[in-house]
This record gives sequence, C-alpha cells and structure tokens, in this order.
Amino acid sequence: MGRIAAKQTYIPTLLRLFRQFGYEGVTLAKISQATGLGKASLYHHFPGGKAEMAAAALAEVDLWLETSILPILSSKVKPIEAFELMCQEVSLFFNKGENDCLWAVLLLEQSSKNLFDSQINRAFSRWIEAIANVLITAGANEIAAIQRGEDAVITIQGALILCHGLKDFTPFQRVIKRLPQQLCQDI
Amino acid sequence: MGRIAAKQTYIPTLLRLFRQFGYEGVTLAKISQATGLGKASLYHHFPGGKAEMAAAALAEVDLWLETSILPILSSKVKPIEAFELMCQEVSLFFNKGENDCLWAVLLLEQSSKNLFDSQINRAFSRWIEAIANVLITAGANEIAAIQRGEDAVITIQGALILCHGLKDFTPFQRVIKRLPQQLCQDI
DNA sequence: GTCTATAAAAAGATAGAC
DNA sequence: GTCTATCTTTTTATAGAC
Repeated sequence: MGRIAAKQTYIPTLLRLFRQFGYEGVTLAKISQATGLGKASLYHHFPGGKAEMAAAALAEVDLWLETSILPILSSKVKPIEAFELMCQEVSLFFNKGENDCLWAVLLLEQSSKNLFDSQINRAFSRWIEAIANVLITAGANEIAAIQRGEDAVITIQGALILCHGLKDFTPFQRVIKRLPQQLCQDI
Repeated sequence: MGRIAAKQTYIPTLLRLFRQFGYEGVTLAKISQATGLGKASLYHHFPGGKAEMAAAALAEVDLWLETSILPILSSKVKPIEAFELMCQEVSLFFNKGENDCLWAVLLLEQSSKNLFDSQINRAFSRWIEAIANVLITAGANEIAAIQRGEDAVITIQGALILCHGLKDFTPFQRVIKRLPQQLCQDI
C-alpha cells in the first residue's frame, strides 16, 4: 500500500478523535490505541506529528464540503430541492446531530497558533456563498441571500451545540427539517 | 483578604482563559502568567487544581445566567421588552460576539470524563424554560414556546461559532437584533 | 511499514521555607 | 498567602532493530 493510500485508512479515525476531543484533547496515545498503530508508525505516516494528523482530518471535512455539498448547490434543480438535498447530506454527515463539527471544535479551542483558522474561514465562506448563489439565481437580493447563507450555518452549528448540551438530538432534526423552507421563504 | 474573596479576584481571568483555550488548552503555566500567581499559590486557592479552576470559571457563567438573564425573563414586562433586555445582556456578556461561550467550549471538548456536562445541561434547560415561560404566559402553545427557547439558544451559539470562523462579528449583532421580534412572531 | 526502547520536553501537583 | 525547588506523570518525538 502506498503512503497516500495508507494514510487514507486512518483518516476516518483521526477525524472522529479530533472532533470528539479537540486538538489539545487528543494525545498520541489515544491515536495509537484507536488506530492500532504504534506511535513510531504514526510518525512514519505523518512526519509532521499531531499537527499533520489534525490537518488530515480537517482536509477530510473540506473534501466532504467540496464533493457532497457544493455540487448540490451548483446544480440546476430548484432551490428548495437543492436545500433539501443539502440538509440530507448534513444530517448524514453529523449523524442526525450526534457528531461534533470539527470546524467548531478547532475554532473554539483557539489552540496557540490558530493553525487552521484560515482554512476554516474559507470553508465557511464558500458554503455561505454557495447558498447565497442559489438564492440570487432564483431572483433574491444579494445581501439578503448572503444573510440566509449565514443563517443556515448558524442554525446548523448552533443546533449541534445545543443538542450536545441537552443530550437530546431532536432539536437538530427539527431545525434541519425546517431549514429548506426557511431559506426559500419569500424569495 | 479571605480565601473566598481572594478566589473571586482571579475568576475573571480564569473565565477568559478557559473560554479562549478550552480545558485541555489551558495550562497551569498560562494561568500562572495570566494571574501573576505562582503555581503553588494557585493550589492554595484551588486545592482541586485545574479542574477546580475550570469549575470556578463555569460557576461564574452560571451566576451570570442566574443574576443577569433569568430575572429579566421572570419580570412582568411585555415579552418583547424582556427579550430585548435579554439580548442586550447577551451582547454585553459576549462582547458583541467576540467572546467564546464557555459552555460550548467545554461541551465540544468532551474532555475525558465529561466533568461539567450535567451543569451545562442544566444551564441550557433553565434558559430555554425561562424563555418558554415568557411566551406561555403571553398565551403561546407550550411546545411551540419551548421550541422558540431552543431556537434562541441555537441562534446565539451558532452565531458565535460563525463569527469566529469568519473573523467578522456583524452576523452576531444582526441576529441578536432580530431575535426579540423573532421570538414574539405570531404569538 | 511496524515495532521496542528511549529521549526530551511539558504539564500537573506538592513540600517546605519565608 | 506567596515563593523556590522538586517530583511524577504525561506527552511529543526519535533512534534503530526487524
């Protein structure tokens, strides 16, 4: 197995660990146990150490956005249908609200050097812009469209936080179900 | 200065550190530097170590909820006025969106033992219930009222995340301004 | 490509003087 | 109540055998 393919094998585990415990909360011991690899082997695949492992997890989320979300929003279907497909993917990715969002985890930690901030900034911006473009194409005012894109991200991120606080994931499912209509309201 | 009074002196600093870096991201070295106290002195005030220091910071947020938010929602003013006062306090506490929320930070970290989960759960529940009670008193349906309370928390938490991602705090101010009307809509 | 062993640094915590 | 010094454990990271 080539090095790139080998790395791919461990990335879902890395993503799970970093979004669950945060950057500082993940230790090489935890990673070693979760992957079944010794520490030295981890450094073979990720010479940059923990920072490179977290970067790989973050890249996986970027890839999800690029391949599972943005294409839907660039397709020619009606806005309401695009948003329904988007919400379906979101619900799947976050396991109906039970998964944390790696973006939020890394942002809130503000770990020493803000290693990942610009990458996360770009991801948020691209998502918001893609939602706004759907609405603009449908005739919406540009400023209102961008605000709705922001509202969508706010709703998703806020619902994930609330649900983890309440240990009740029904609010996430409720707001996700409402979101497509909300985004198209009065457009 | 008595021990309790002395502790009080350092709590704002502790709150700032823990909400900025998270539980795992805060080190005793950082606390020592930020407070100007040596490590041993910190243990004099907080024999329970880092966990007790984080608990003190969290208690400060609880106190804010109890003294600055819940009384407003128990007062006899009109719902729209109560929510406007609430949002004013929220904006102040989070410095117009620039401060992180300690609840969110600690929740997302899921640090080993979930030390603070039940406390945060109770805080969210109390806040939601207080908002719902305002609306129920004004004649709203109970289930709808609770959902609006959830929506308020979702909006606040989500906006804080988004703003930190975008490094732009205007969305927080926008949704906070809109929130009172939104909560009273069609009630 | 994985391992054992080990180093080097950082972090949490304590003892005891003042 | 604060300090210096020290201890213990954890964590990151590397060397080198297989």
